Amino acid sequence: MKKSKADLLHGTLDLLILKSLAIASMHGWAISKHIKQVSADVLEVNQGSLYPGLYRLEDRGWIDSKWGIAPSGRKAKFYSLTRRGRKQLAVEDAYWRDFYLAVNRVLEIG
Amino acid sequence: MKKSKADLLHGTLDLLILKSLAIASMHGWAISKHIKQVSADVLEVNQGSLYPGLYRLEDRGWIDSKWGIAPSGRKAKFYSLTRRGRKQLAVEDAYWRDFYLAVNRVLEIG
DNA sequence: CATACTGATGTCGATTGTCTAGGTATGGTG
DNA sequence: CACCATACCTAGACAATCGACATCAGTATG
Repeated sequence: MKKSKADLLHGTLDLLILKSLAIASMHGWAISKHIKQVSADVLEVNQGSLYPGLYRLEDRGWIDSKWGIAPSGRKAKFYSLTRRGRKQLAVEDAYWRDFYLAVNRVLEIG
Repeated sequence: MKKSKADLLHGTLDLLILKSLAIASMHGWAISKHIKQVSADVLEVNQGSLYPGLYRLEDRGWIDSKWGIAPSGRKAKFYSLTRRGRKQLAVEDAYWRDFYLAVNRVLEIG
């Protein structure tokens, strides 16, 4: 796999995770399902990116975690946004909007 | 610089360069000026990314280069799209559109 | 009751692209 | 002549993602 949509994910994964958790607290697996589903299968977060990403966000104090039981009956780690995470989401959301609109100007999409 | 729009550039630089060269052949410095100007200063490609990027694209056969004289009177290396580069631009343009729309769906923009 | 599938978490090494921070050279301007 | 803007280039560091794999727990299947 030399070149794909996946390469573009760089830098937006945090934003996508934060946004997902702003809608509802979820465990990791559910976050990736949610992103895949809402994006109509365009965005697929693989596990080697997801879990490291979650630890990164937790380290930075943007999300919290606690163990619980998933609807499936299995144990799962539930994540939720912290107050700082909510702020960060707003910041990254604003960056993203600036960014994609700028790229679109270069591409003359509009 | 901990977190900024720059992180988002990942994966889109090639696309931006290809698109710039689709408009007109340019030397490297002019490409970065063009991107900065058209994006209203949102996208700034620094030289440590630009030149390696250009070599990458040339290696892959998507752009050609030849030395010439810039409008300023200084020598400069002029790049232009190859046929394969034009194809690649179409591919990456399509990826980008899928991608940014997908992200926006997750963010509920639109 | 063995098998297999799915849900769910996790780790590892490699890849890759960008960044910072330098450096060289040249032409135009004060 | 000093300085600035233009223009090219490189090296090393770094961070995020990727692919591949490993593990374990429920649930359904034969």
